[in-house]
Amino acid sequence: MIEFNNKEYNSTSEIFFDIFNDKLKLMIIWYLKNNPLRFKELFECLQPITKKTLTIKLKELEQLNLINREVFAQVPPKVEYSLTEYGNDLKPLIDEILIWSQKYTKKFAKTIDEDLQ
Amino acid sequence: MIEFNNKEYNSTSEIFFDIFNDKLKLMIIWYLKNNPLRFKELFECLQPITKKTLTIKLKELEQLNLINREVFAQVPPKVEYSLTEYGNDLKPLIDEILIWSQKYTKKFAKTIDEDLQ
DNA sequence: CTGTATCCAACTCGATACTG
DNA sequence: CAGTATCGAGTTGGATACAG
Repeated sequence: MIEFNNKEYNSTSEIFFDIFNDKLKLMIIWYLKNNPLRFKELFECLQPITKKTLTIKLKELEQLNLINREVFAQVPPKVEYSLTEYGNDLKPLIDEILIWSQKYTKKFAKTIDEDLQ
Repeated sequence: MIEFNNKEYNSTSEIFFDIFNDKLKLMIIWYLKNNPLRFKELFECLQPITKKTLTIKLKELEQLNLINREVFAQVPPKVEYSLTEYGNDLKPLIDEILIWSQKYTKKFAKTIDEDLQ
């Protein structure tokens, strides 16, 4: 038995599934995988999303020690988000998402034009 | 641009995030990763879950070509679910989930007894 | 055992307006 | 620019009962 954030789990992977049981947190990690991004940049990457929702998800990720929040004291304000060590550790997993997606897409999806990622 | 199931996506990984945007489908793949399981076995693995919800998720996974459904003509009925080739391709990703979870847990969670997975 | 059918509660997330 | 506040729509999934 494992205790995490006042909840109990039977296996370590249950914690992963509990953390990433929404559609947004892992996507945010995905967009931060190569470099830090500002609030506005994430906001645009994740369209359609509202500022409220993005704010909530960023706070959750920060509390989970997966991202850092850095405030620059300037006007207009600038806030940058980046991966922590434990966020960075998700990169191999992220890479596997891309590998799988490309193979799966090749088989079952139709490419409309050539701007593949 | 990519078309899949009558929806449009900008990158291949968006398809992954769209498929696995619920909390259950990837967990089902997780439990099927080593061997086929019967409906009842999945039902017990995924508690708390209702039969209705499990049925819906299994159908979705079948339509996505990620699992096979095999019916044995016997009484009482027996139905087994197993990974397809494309379900199997998720194993490296699943492995990374376990690796990450173990490291993250070691740092942030508290083990109450020794039955770790 | 393996589902279906109905009803409903909870939660996530979007729309919109406003603030420092 | 980077949020917060309020409201509400939509979807997911649980409770329960029933069927083949």
